[in-house]
Amino acid sequence: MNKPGIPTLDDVAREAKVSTATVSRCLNSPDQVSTKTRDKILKVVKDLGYSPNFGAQALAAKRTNTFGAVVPTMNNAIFAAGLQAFQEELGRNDATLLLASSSYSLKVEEEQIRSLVARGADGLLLIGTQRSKDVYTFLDDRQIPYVIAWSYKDSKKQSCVGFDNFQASYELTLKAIELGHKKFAVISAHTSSNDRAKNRVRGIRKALEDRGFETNNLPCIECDYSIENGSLSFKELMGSPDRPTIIMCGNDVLAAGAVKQAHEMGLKIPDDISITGFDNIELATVIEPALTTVHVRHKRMGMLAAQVLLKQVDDKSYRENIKLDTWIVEGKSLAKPGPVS
Amino acid sequence: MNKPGIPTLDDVAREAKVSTATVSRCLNSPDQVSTKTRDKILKVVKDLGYSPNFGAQALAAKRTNTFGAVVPTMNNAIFAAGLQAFQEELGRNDATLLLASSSYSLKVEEEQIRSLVARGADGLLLIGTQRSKDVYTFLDDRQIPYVIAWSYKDSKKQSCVGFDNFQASYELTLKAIELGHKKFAVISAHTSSNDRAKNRVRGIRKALEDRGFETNNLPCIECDYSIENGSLSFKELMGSPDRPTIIMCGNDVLAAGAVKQAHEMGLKIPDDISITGFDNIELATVIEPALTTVHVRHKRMGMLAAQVLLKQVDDKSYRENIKLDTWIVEGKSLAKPGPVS
DNA sequence: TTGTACGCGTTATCAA
DNA sequence: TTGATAACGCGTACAA
Repeated sequence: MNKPGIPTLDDVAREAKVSTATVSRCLNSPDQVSTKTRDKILKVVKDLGYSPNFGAQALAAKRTNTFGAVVPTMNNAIFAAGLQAFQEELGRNDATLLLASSSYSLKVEEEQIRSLVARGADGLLLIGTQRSKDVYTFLDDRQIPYVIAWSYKDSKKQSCVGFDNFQASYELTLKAIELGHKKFAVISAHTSSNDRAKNRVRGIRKALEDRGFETNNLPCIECDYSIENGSLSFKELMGSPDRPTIIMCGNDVLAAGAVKQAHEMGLKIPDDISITGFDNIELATVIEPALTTVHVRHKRMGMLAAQVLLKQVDDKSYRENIKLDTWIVEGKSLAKPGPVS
Repeated sequence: MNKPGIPTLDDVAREAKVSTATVSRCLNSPDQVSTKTRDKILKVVKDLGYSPNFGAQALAAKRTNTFGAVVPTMNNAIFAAGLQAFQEELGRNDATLLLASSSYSLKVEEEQIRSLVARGADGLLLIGTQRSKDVYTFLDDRQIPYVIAWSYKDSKKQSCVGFDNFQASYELTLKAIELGHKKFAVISAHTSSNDRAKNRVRGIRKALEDRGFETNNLPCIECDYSIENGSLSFKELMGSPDRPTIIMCGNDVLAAGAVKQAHEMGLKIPDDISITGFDNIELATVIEPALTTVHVRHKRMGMLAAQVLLKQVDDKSYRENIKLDTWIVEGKSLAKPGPVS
């Protein structure tokens, strides 16, 4: 009668008539083992259906081959594509993804980060730059590699793979100004805990100021991310006596809500009101009219983030800052302001 | 000079002048420790910033408090809401989520499942029922609890939290028939590796047959999940000499693509063509006209799945089958067929 | 209520 | 190239 239960390294060693050390070597650095014994061992491994015990491996090797990511939400498509690419690239390197979401709360994010580290994450993917100093020192103290994504930041001390939210937003705004828009309004995600949102709004303001606009009383509504909130904010902005001719939204989800509400109010886009988005998620192509928005290379970002992170695990001092390009995707939602505004 | 590096149970024990066993007990079953020593220990734990080593804990306790999930894709919103709820419920129980995606490939899914188990997942969330017997015996052999979600199945041996794809689809089809539609067509995800898609198509066929329709030559295109494919399939179906008056889509993503294509072809919905979806993701509410679709309680499903899974970890023999209700959400995309069809 | 001591399944060091 | 053997950090009988 054979041993019941899950086979261990010992079982393999016994069966193959070698020491556990040899089996371990055979699995981890095959070239240090003679072809003959290697074949023998691998056969036994296969026969027994052996796979290493995760806890033991983690304990002995001090690595888990798991990487953590804390995203603000999984609930909309903004992070899905990037995250999927991140996970796939990890998979190609025999690593897996520990995923947590913070609901856009810095406090929750910090807890999640600590939890992921406690769970033995070899490294972390973080979204954006905005978080307490404590978090960074916590990670640095423990020498946990991390990569910041979705934001770009020039830094020798931190790796990032992102794009210039400010610049992209700036350029989109310039385009709107050049089309002749004079009355702007903004719907944004909350900017206090979200540097992407903050920089997108900054980009809008800066462009307006550079072109001689007064921005002190720029109508700007901040809300949680949702189609519903986009609709509500749109309604509020359009209810003002001094209606804007264009509403720039911090992302496509809010823009979709705005477009929906415009339809319900019987407003024509772009004749009565222009609307812009940001992110170019699938949603942007489906709504009618298609959104003018900023394309972000989410998949590429996710993949590169994984690569940088993996490099940092091998070489703790490795750092890389990657700025991805973005570009404006022209839909029909942005055009010259109508004659009557 | 203090010890550098990460504090261990030993460090805490030494500092608190107790044995490691007491510290361990204090953390895992606090009531077995006197209030006095407990307070003392907890203070030291806090001061030192101790948190248990994951590998060691897993090795000794044979649990990891991590749960795996293999979803077909993270790339669209179908699984996002459910997964988020699943993760949140895990979080409330101090567990975390190991996430993998299979790209709708059974082979990849099997690899992912093995990988998650090898990584010490205490339990798994699986989507749908369709997979090799080997996978189930693999899990059963190792006594790994799992819950099947998104599909419902009456079974004493497996837990599931899902809904009746067949029935929901059946009812939606009846509704279309009652409105007077005679010429049906279907766009579905690939049914060979996807029981949800399969049952949704079955529901359509059954309803048609029950109402005396001939379904042998029901136009039915299967494709990967994407807006793009929805558009292409729609184009193909509408290019037929014998145009349908209604196209039922296996999910909202495909339906969104169909709607988009209809606009591009200058077809009016629902006058020229009715379109239905399935899932009621946010997308469904944004497109114009709003989709008639089937609402699925994704969040509730994710939460309940986590609860069932956690129960199964405590009691390996626990099983539960939960069928969630679904209902039709009426948009404007489904109506009586136009006079000219 | 607390402490002692061993086992969990690997990896890694050192000799052979 | 291989084999003994000592960590790794924690849980838990068992004993006190």
